[in-house]
Amino acid sequence: MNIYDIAERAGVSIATVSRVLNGSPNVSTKTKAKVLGVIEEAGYTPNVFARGLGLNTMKMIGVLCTDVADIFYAKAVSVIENALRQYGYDSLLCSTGKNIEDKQKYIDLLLAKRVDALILIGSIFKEETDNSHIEKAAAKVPTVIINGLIDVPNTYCVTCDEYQAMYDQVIHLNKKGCHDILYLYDVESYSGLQKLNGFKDALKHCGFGVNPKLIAKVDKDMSQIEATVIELLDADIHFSAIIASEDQLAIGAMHALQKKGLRIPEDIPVIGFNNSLLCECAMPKLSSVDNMVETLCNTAVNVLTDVFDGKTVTNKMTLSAKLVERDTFKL
Amino acid sequence: MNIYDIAERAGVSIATVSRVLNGSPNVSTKTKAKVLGVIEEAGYTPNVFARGLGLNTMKMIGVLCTDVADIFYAKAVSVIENALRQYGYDSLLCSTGKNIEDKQKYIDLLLAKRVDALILIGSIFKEETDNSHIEKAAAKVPTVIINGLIDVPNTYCVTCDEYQAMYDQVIHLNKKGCHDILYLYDVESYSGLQKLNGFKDALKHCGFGVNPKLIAKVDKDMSQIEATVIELLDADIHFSAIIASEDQLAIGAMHALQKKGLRIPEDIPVIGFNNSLLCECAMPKLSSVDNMVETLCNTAVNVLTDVFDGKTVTNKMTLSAKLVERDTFKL
DNA sequence: TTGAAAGCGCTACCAT
DNA sequence: ATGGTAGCGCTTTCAA
Repeated sequence: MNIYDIAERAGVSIATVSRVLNGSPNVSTKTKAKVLGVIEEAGYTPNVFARGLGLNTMKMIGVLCTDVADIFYAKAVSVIENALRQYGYDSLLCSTGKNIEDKQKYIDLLLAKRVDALILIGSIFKEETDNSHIEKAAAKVPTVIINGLIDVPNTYCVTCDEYQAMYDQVIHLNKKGCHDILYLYDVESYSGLQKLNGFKDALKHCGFGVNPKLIAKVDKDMSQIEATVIELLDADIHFSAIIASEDQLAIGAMHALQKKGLRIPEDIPVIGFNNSLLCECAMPKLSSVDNMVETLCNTAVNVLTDVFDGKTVTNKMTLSAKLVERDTFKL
Repeated sequence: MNIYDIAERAGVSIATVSRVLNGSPNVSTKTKAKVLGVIEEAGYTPNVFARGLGLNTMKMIGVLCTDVADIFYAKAVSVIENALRQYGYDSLLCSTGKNIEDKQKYIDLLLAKRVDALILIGSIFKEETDNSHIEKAAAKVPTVIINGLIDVPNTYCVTCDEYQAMYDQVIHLNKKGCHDILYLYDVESYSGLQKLNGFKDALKHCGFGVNPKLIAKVDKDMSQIEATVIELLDADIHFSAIIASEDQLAIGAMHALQKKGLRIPEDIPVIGFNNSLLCECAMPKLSSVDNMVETLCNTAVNVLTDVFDGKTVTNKMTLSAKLVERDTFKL
């Protein structure tokens, strides 16, 4: 069933059918109704490939992250996919893993599928050289980066000010008398580095040195996190609070504290990051910095549609985060 | 840059370029090298729309679930997307929400995009009439359903035997002397119903009646779950164990127990379901039934590729689940 | 308001 | 082994 069949049945030309299909005003109400009737009756759906061939778009956006199984990315993907759909775009999903070559490969794959744009969620890039895959992508289609900052044409960055957020939490803890803060993190993504720097700078600002022993890089693995913290405790390395760059790390740390009979927050307050479902699952419930995934992602999609609409758009937008107080730390 | 440009630059016909592109054996090594060189140099990528138009496929699979933000679906989507990519297929993601009309709408949307197949993860359908959207879909493309069972042509169901798994847990608890078991669940999906029935049947098998007060339907909301369990406790409705159809519900219940000063598992053992990340986050760590998402999803993709390859495939496959023992319950 | 026809860039069949 | 060419089903311009 194609446009020719419809045209024939409706007794008009394919041009007219096409006009009806695309809502052109230059069709008489009568023919329009007639054509619509035939379409309905035949259960006809235009062939998107043919349309794509002519228009050079299939209204699809490539959405990339390291792994959708991750609770944070999952939420982001969910919001993005929904927002895009409102604008009539579908999401071509791609979990790239952390390997940079794979990322490049998958970006190429999506570009080969002729997506209209790319949305990268939390792309990892420590060094400038790592960003070539983004430059290549942006050379072909508008590319928006969520929680990443890069200065490349045709690239739009929507970030959360995690540096400031982390900075603020250290200040808060300091005011409560916590000077020795254990910092837990896992990845050195843009976002990861922002947080780490926020932590360090705040300490300096408070006049305290940065104790490297109190900055622990861990894998996102519960038992490993627990082990790491217990090791520190056993080694009598003193700290009076914990901040983690991710809720999961914070919870791992909480387990360690609890095993050692330390009370949270009385003995050691704990602050997580991302304000994920895990916060509510922890016991006591985890206070966490909300980095605004939802707003971030909706903004990203808005930016993109603005770009499509030819509007002038800022290349960089930053939202501020805020602490959600629960039981492990209160202001 | 199209196939004509390449042909011209390489001094061959477009037919030859096409052959090279599609790995036809009927090309001399020499011309092949020449063409490949030109392609490489020009950075040419075939237009998938044109190809799709001729072949009537763009190697895309529609992947649907109620919401990717859900930790279980996120994992499933992740596995599926990866598996599909191995076979050269991309995933067109769609979070449908629970509304049946929306599902139908989104399925139509994906079908309009001419996806090669549909994978539905945990589609909800209580009554037979609710399945029309699946029938319609299967009439057009092969449809595989993960954790759902339906008898429709061109439909392939891959399920986990959650009925049996739930049944078994009740038996286990009974052997430990727990006869009054509180059952917590949230949705009445196929999967949800399987579990509920497994629970009820096991109780009957043990010679105990099903106490409706000990079967609580709750929202997936921590405070609501806590409140529900605390209410039961306060009303002196006795139970000596808890089983939940989802880890999150189990954790909510644990919070309630802990608030009431009950020890887990000494006073009340707790068993969750899905063996998600949440299990490790709980304190004590949650024993949970692993419903094999990974295997389930990989199997689903295998089934699909077998269908594509014209192999004869079973319409129904069932995997068995197994309890992962942690701290809240041990055999 | 409507129709005719020229692409869009590929694949595959038929020749050679 | 290679080339010519007819579709694939649509959009869009140009004429009427």
